[in-house]
Amino acid sequence: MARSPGAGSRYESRREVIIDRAAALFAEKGYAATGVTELGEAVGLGRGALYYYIESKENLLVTIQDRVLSPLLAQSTTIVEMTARPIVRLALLSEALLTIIVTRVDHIRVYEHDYVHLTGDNRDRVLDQRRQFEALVQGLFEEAIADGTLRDMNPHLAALQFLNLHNHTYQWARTSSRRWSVHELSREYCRTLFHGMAQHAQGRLEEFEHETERARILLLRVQPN
Amino acid sequence: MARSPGAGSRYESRREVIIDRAAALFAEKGYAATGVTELGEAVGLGRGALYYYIESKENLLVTIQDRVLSPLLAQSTTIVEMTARPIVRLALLSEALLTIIVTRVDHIRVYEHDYVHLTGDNRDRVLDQRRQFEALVQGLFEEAIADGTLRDMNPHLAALQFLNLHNHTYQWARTSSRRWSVHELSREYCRTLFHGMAQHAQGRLEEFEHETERARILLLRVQPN
Amino acid sequence: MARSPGAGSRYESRREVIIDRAAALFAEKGYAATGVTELGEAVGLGRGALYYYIESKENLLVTIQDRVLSPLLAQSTTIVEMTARPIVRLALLSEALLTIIVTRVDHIRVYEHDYVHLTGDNRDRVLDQRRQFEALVQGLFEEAIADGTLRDMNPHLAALQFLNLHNHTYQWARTSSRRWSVHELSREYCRTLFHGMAQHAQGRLEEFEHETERARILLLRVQPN
Amino acid sequence: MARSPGAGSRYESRREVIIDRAAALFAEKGYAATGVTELGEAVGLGRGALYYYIESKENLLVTIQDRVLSPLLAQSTTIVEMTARPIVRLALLSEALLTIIVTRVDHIRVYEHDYVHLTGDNRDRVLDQRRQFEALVQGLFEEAIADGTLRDMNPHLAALQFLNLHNHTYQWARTSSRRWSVHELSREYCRTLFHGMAQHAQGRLEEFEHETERARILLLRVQPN
DNA sequence: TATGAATGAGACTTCATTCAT
DNA sequence: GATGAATGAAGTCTCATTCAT
Repeated sequence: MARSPGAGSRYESRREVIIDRAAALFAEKGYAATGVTELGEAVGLGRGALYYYIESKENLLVTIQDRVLSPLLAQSTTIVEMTARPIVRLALLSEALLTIIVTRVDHIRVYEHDYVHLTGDNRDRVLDQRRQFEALVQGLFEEAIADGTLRDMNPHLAALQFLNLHNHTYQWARTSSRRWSVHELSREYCRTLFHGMAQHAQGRLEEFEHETERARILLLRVQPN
Repeated sequence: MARSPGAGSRYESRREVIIDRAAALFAEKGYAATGVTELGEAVGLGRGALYYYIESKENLLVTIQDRVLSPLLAQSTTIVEMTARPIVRLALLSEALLTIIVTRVDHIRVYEHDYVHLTGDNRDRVLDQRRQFEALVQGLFEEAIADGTLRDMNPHLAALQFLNLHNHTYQWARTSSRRWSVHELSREYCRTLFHGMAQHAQGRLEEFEHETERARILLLRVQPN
Repeated sequence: MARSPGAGSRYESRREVIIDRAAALFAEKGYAATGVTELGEAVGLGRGALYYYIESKENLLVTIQDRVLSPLLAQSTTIVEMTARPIVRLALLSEALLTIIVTRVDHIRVYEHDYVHLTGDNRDRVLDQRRQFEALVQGLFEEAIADGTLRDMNPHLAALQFLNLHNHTYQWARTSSRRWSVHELSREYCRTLFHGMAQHAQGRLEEFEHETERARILLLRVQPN
Repeated sequence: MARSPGAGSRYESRREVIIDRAAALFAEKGYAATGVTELGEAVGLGRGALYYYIESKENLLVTIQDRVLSPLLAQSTTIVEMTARPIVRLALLSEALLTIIVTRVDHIRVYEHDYVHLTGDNRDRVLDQRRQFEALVQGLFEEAIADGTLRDMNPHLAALQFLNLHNHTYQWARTSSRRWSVHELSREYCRTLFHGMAQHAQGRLEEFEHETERARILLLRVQPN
């Protein structure tokens, strides 16, 4: 019944291992479909013993979310407060985010999929932190638009694109044929985003939206729905 | 084991309603965490009656996946075979994809999260179709790079960015403060992607990567991890 | 809602087919494990239509039992009332019984296994008829012992041996490598029973029971349990 | 998934009790018609707790079959390898078989009726062991015929008679008015079988088969079918 | 005659969790 | 620190039967 002894003991390190394993299992089969017995077997512990280390199954989920959100928020805050110009800070933030995503794909998958299983305060707190992070990103886009680096566009939509591009990486980061380094990915993403959102007057792309308009009409004839 | 009656009867329409409701519930709580009793209550049917319409719970999941994949593949194939230049076809494909995503957010959420719960042949077939679609996208990027519209880059990574940007939309499409039209979203995404991936000789962005390099070093002093 | 029309109609012949099929299914999978839907499919009828022909699932079981018991009792009674000497009547009875067993293995299997699923009056009536038949058999053995054809032995045990030998035939009658004719089987069974139960003054078997006694003691040393 | 603890603990003894009770219930109502809830109530355990002891319902069935087959095969093998003459070994085998039948009537009933509910490998294995046992019996009959103790007859049919006579005992062993000892039964069965199958030239039975022939013709006049 | 639709109980099984030992 | 035993609710699915059409 007694809880953990002082920090530094073996309790904490055992607990870490259990949470790692839980993240892996939850990522693979989903939180709801992963049994606590299964987790016990995966770490070589009976159910009783397992509960000595974990408060509850939901508590595991909370911890996994925290492991994503708390370093993310800490680093983001530091970065946002730097003096570099906005898109530079966005680039740093991109790397920080991708580092977490790529090094902890399991955690991110759980983070993206299973927050719906949080209940009560846990849910509120996690959702609030998510929004905090998104607000930081959006803030930097507002600055980048304000200083003229990026063209005049809806900063919310800009932030959403940033987040889409980064967050969805978890879906293939581990299974893709080629393994990309965080650095490569971040550079590519930032190039796409920032050049794509910069003031543009390009040659071969100029006509492209009108062409698309015409092609769409053609398409509608073939495929009415 | 009773099968469906002749087409056109009420069986099929009832079934559609049930699958719609199932998609909504699965999207909200996850496939594994949604009970078949719950679904029965949601459509006003006892468990027995419900099973008259659904073969099994997994069969619902399969149907939902099919509802995403089969129009997607049909439309994509048509588009890819058009004669417009590659990025125009990509733009049309963007709209087709986003239309499905935005009009069937529930289905897409299930599609993105719960395919892991498919078993056996169902799983194989769905995963195969996913890869088919991704191959179509990548093929268009290869063409767009070959004809010089886009800069010389890894086409796989280009396709992944396209997919990230679009697919992750489901995460906020319904809850975002502002509701974006498919057309708006598609135009923005395509602008970002195609301009971002075009040959570039930018003004204010020229120095940006070096600046980021220097900022990163600074950051490492503050935040060593 | 209306019940069957006059005899001779197609109702009765359809019903017969259904009961035949039911006997086959019950024999194969057991009464309890056979679904009424399954039976419907086997005869090409929906559940609703099926219930037009059968009162209930239990009613099928009752009918199958009757199909065994009522010809058996009718024939047995006729045979018992004949004037031939007892073992001759037993031999005739053996053939009658084996005929039913071999030509209706399915029915017999159901008869032997599934009478336990009868309820209330149905159960009582069937069990009563079983006992009637057994009493007839035992009566003939009593006569055969009384007239000195068979040695002085417990007639109940004699009847039980008769019944064991015959009734258990259903377990292999259909799957045995060689298919035996009713006549062959009956002759062999009767030879074994009647010679085995006759007055005996055997040569090589004289010592056999003592030898067995000695061997049993030996065996107990090797295999104490 | 929790497995058994170290041998000797109370887990195994509890499990034994549960299987005993299951055998009793299956024998009474049939495997398919016996609910696991019912079994739980019979042993005073909730469904959850019950499943701590049993892997599955089918596993109970397998265990019951094993409890019959594994001692039977072990003992049979020992007996067959003895040096006594064939019918003596058959007599010993008769006693061994009847001991199992009479002391575990429930198990035997389940063994005889419900092996059809086994699936996959379980089914194959059990059927194979049945055939092994039958082959042992048949082998002894072949020997007994070869050494002239029994008359020249089909050894397969001889073995089937042996098995019919013994195996069907379960149907009345518990309900018969008089309770027979294993020894009595075995002696009677063996007398019947071995004398019945011996070389014979008996007095009063000599004419019996011809008489039967004549009586059958008579019967056919009265009862044409 | 036959179908389609529904019911509600009950089938087997797994779940997260607790607690005495 | 850890186990073994138990709970009870809930999981997915099948059942025999009915009845309006």
